[in-house]
Amino acid sequence: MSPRRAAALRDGGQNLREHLIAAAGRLVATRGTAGLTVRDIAREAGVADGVLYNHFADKEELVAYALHAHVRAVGAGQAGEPPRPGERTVGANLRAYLERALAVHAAILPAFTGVVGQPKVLARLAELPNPMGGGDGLRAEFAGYLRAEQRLGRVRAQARPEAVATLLVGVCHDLVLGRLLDPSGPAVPEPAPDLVSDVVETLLHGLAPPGAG
Amino acid sequence: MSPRRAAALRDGGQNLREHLIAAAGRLVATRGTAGLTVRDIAREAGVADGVLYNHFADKEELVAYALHAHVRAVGAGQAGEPPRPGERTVGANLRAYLERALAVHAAILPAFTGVVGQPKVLARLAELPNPMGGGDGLRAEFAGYLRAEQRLGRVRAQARPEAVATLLVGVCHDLVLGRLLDPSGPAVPEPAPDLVSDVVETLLHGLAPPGAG
Amino acid sequence: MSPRRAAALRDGGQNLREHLIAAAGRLVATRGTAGLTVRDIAREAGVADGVLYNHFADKEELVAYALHAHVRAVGAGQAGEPPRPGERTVGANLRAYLERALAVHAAILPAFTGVVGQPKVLARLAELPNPMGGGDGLRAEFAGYLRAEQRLGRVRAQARPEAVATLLVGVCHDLVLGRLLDPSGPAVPEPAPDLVSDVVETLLHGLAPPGAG
Amino acid sequence: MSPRRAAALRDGGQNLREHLIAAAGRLVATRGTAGLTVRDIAREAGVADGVLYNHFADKEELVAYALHAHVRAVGAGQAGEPPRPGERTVGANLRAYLERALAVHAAILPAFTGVVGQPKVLARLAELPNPMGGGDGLRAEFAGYLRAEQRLGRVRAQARPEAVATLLVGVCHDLVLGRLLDPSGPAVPEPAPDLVSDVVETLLHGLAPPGAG
DNA sequence: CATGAATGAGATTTCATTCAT
DNA sequence: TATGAATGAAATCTCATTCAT
Repeated sequence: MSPRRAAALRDGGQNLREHLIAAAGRLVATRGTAGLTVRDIAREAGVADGVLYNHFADKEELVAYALHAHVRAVGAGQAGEPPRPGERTVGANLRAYLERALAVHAAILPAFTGVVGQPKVLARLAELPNPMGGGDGLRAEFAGYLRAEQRLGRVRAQARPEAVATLLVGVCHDLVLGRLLDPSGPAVPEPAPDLVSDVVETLLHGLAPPGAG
Repeated sequence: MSPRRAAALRDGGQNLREHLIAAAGRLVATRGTAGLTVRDIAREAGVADGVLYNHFADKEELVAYALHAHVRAVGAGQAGEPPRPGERTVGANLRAYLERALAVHAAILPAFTGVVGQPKVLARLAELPNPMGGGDGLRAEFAGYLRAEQRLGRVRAQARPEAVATLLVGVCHDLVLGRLLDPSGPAVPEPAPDLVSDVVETLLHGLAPPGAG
Repeated sequence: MSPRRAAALRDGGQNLREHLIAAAGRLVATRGTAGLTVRDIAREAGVADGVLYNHFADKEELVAYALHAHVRAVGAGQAGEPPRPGERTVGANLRAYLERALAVHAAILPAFTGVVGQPKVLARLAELPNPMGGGDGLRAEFAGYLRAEQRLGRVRAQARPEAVATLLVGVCHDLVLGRLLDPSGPAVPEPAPDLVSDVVETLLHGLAPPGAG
Repeated sequence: MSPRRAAALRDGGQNLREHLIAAAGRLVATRGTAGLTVRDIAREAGVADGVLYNHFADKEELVAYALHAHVRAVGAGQAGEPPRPGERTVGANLRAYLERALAVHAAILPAFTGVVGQPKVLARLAELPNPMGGGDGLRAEFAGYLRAEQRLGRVRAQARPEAVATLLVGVCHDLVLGRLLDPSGPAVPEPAPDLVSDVVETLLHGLAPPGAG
């Protein structure tokens, strides 16, 4: 009655479309999208070369879905709750946000950098609902947290939440890009031991000496 | 009886090796390395398809040199002197550094993002002396500036120059990556109007309210 | 317990084999056999992709049957009776035959031209009883008519019915082929306005001037 | 100085572009264009798979040139002069024209039938100067001959040269198409022994008995 | 027997690299 | 040493055919 199942799915229960997205996602997560071939994906999925065209219009569509799923998976994999305004100290919360952001970016950015210069993938991505906004979710969430702390008086009224959020996300991009461009380094970027502490300290107290205008 | 000169060099005096690097650099600067073919490079250089193999082991070596040269060229093209410790105000100098860093990154990053996932190019790049280290030169320069200001007492002694440098470079990466992944936006990223001011303000005075520990 | 019926046959009573031949025939009639896929046929028939292999050895066999059916259908669709020997004038009858032959060929030839170079289809076709013989039925019928008119004395005894039949069929082939090879022209070939009259005139009276040997 | 020559040309003196056209032409002449692959052509030419893209935009362009060259070659290969008006007898001249036309069509038509349904080839062909007009050259030449004979009084004034030309070309199309659709027959169509004589007789004297109106 | 997804060979086309000249 | 055509491996995508359900 039903048609035949793919050899790769004999055991498990999923359907092949999701299986392909997952396989492509695995490759994309580690290698990025540059130089990724349909054969690579088929091998990774353990299926025949041509299958993907039974489920997607072309390679780019599959890659876009794979990126999308990858981002969702990373987002879903985030353990714990985000810090709540007013609880603990602002410094501890900053550290928590920064560590979470670093983890998310370490997981996401590698997959995305290769997409630059692949207009077809970008176009497909634009058609998909934005799962995390390429970091915008995090950025907005963090800026919201800061605004709440400002209302509580635990953050200076003159501070600019958006600018601080950019600084936070920027540290992440910096770290991940640095590792990506250094093939000799570890796959999973590890920040310098004191970086988080030092950044938090700087963000909290700034550069200006106490008496300065 | 002397060896034949390439058609493109009939007039000038350089050697073909540098000519090829320059041509590839021009392409890399505008299009990045993704989808760049040896024929593209040969056309741009005005020489025959095969010449590059008389001067480089393979395409990747040439591309690595082109990236290298591109970074150097961008660095050399920076107008003006970097701010000097003790002169003007720290805030003005921070702003100058940030604006310079943004300009440099806007010029450099597009060329680099495609390199992720091209291990052969990355390997070749690793063999070359690091011209700016993807920001490391800037980072070190800025950290040095901050240390000097610390010695002059214009920056808090507890501040961590390396962390601040990472924040500065991170803002640049954030801005450029964001634009690169948004094909609808302008080719040359332009920061939000108040971003630079807001970042400088935050870096100077921090988040903590005056009385906070 | 009875075997499952194809979705497309739930209503009617035919069997699937004929249904497939009819569907393929419809496609062949309009597009020819070039670029025709089994999926096209299955879609047209409203059945699953694989069914045809339960009824035919391969695609070529089905296409051969479809061509065969198409020719029969065109022949059956011919309105009216063929002219009868001794009735009206020979000229009027010639004109009627020619017009009928043109109509038949306009309907048949497009389906056939692509078959050249598809040896498997040709081989299958050769195994089938010849429905009109690519014009042979018409040719024989017309030659028979001419022989009858010869016996009635309305056609010269020296005339060769087979040769005249070839001339008649040839005009058709000429017209249809010409249109097929000219993609700018109309899909349905229309003979030049006076062609039929002129051909009939020539066939009737020949080229030789009255007195010539 | 000059680049390397193709292995297949080591001996002879042509260039590869012409060599490819010739090779494709050979295949096209025998098999037609249906089912012709670029690999077939490369094999026939004895060169690498990708060469044709150094000389032609795509397969269709090469096939169009091959068809073109094939037609020209056939035209050039025609031995002897066409009959001249007023010389010999009209019957002998008709026979000569018919035999020449049959030979030309036997050589040309097989190559062309498959082109139907290959719009890209047809479009390319339309851009090329028409070498024989798919028979139009012959048709016009023969019609011109007949008009000349009419002026000389050796052909009836009422006869229609264009219609007669269509009959002549039609016989050719008939013969060749018949053979093409019959894979069991000889590759080179041979008309029935008396066909030419019978057609000439019919064309000369027509069907109408002497006394008929 | 029908289903229709999976299969995998093969088609077109690109492009890094070689090499006779 | 430059030339640039030739080479051929590989990439994307199509499609006839199979087969578990």
